[in-house]
Amino acid sequence: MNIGEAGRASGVSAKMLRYYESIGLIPQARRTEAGYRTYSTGDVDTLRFIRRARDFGLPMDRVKLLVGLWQDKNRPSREVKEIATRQVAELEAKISELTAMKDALEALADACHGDSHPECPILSDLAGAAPTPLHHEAAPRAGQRFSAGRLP
Amino acid sequence: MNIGEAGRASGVSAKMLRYYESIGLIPQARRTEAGYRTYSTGDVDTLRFIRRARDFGLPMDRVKLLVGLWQDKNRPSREVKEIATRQVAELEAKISELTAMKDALEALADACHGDSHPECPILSDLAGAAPTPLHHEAAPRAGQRFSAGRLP
DNA sequence: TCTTGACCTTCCCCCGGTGGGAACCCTTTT
DNA sequence: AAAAGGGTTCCCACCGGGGGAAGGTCAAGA
Repeated sequence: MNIGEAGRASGVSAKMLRYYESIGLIPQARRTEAGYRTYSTGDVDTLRFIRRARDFGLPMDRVKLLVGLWQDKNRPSREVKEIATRQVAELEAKISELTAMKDALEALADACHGDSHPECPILSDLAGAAPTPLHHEAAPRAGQRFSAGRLP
Repeated sequence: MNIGEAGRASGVSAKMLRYYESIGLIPQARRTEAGYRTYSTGDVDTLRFIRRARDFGLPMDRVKLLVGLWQDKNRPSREVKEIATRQVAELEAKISELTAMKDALEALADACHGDSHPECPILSDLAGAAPTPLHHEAAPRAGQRFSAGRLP
């Protein structure tokens, strides 16, 4: 199998195949006399494994660990589970971060009339001021500032 | 105010200040005779606005739009609300994507003993096979494959 | 007055993953 | 024999920054 066929069979683009090889995620492919990379069905299995691991949002280094564990028939499942659990925790953290953003922004959007008038709590909030004190109303901040730090 | 002070006052690093200037998000700062950038308190307000907009996960181009609307005293709030609403929708999409990942991976991790034995449903699933057919059990796929495409 | 340290300037490289494309070589089909 | 459709390497771009080198500037203390 050449690189295009292996890519179609595994769901990994040829470009990424070469990249994965360059960063050492997969070993250097064997070559034909002309220099073409060749892949076995076993290689394709590995690539599909990688592809699916990436679908879980795992970064490259963790995927690399997993591939190593996968190929080690005597690995303790503890190590695998630990990687997965850490990933779940990170996904949860990211999710709650995004959710906080979404909720705050949604509250601001709901408070905005969205008509032809210029006053808008969204902009007022972003500017750090009370929402457009046009009529001397004491309006509370629409969205709680959800996090002090920048996104990671 | 020089760039360091403006950065501390706005929560934007000096590096990013130069970057924002280079991409045209903020206008070119005035300079002292020696070439130092100088910032007014108004500039700092704008930077803080930008910083907060970024906290909502808004990409640069949308932040730029918002800054423009903010500075236009006659903007219709409709335009602002539309940007916010779109951002909320994208955050929601991202959240459900991450949630699907998390749920699937969590289910696999729960099914994994996490002990010293090698059999592990996580790896079996990633390999696309039934989870380690050691005892000829017909075990279903632990995690639903949640999405066909790659992450955006 | 001179030195020192903190700051500023520009410039380039790095990250993660991925896509685009140029220039050139190889294989397969018409 | 030529053309199409692979392959190969190499470089560039994205986004939103961080790190750091080389050199200029400013303010405070000896």
